[in-house]
Amino acid sequence: MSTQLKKGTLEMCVLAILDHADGYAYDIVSKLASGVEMSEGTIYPLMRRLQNDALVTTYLAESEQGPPRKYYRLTESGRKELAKLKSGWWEFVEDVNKILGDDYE
Amino acid sequence: MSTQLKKGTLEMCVLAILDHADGYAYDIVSKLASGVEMSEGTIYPLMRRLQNDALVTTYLAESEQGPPRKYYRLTESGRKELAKLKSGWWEFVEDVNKILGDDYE
DNA sequence: AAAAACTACCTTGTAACGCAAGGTACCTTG
DNA sequence: CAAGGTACCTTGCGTTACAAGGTAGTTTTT
Repeated sequence: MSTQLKKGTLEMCVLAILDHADGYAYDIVSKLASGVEMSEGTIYPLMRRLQNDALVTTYLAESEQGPPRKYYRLTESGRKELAKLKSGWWEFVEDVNKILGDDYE
Repeated sequence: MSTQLKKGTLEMCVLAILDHADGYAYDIVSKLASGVEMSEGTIYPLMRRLQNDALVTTYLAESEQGPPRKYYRLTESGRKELAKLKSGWWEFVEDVNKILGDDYE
């Protein structure tokens, strides 16, 4: 799976997952694993970026097994940003497909 | 238009354009312009990469106006690579859309 | 009980790629 | 002759993903 293709989409994917339910980094990686893979070295910097941009807030929660988890929750800005990213994504896909020709199935 | 989203797709787009007809860099940029934009600072290194990977060959041709043009032609490897990139792209788009949810239109 | 494996957090350095800004040279048009 | 278009190119920068590594607690295996 191409590393390059993922650029820019991982942030959107993470936001989309958090849009359904709060989550913690380690779990998000495994949720993405089927389909769009992502390594741990990628997600932690990404989550900090989202937090710096105020797209998510965090809270700690104990776990029954293993260390405590740092949960992330989408903010209102995060939801808006997700909507923007999605429509930008769909537009982009269409533009690329136009260039690739009409033979895409 | 997001810089990051383009990563990896521009190479594919250029190959797709050359699949229809030979072309020169300056012209490819303008052909892409409607839709997926690309700057000159991007295409020249990219074309050299394609050449190094033997996906294209080049030849010079005079132009009626302006300096001579360096045309690029797809090789057989280039055509195969394009096919691979395309199917990888479609697969990737599907995977991302799955994560985004079923509400894509 | 010791060793291995899993959960869950994190950091550092590297590589790829696209872009802005610049530069060269030729040719046409005002 | 100056301005702008064609067409080539380079350098340095910023962003992002990844591999590799590190910490610490818990569970499972031997």
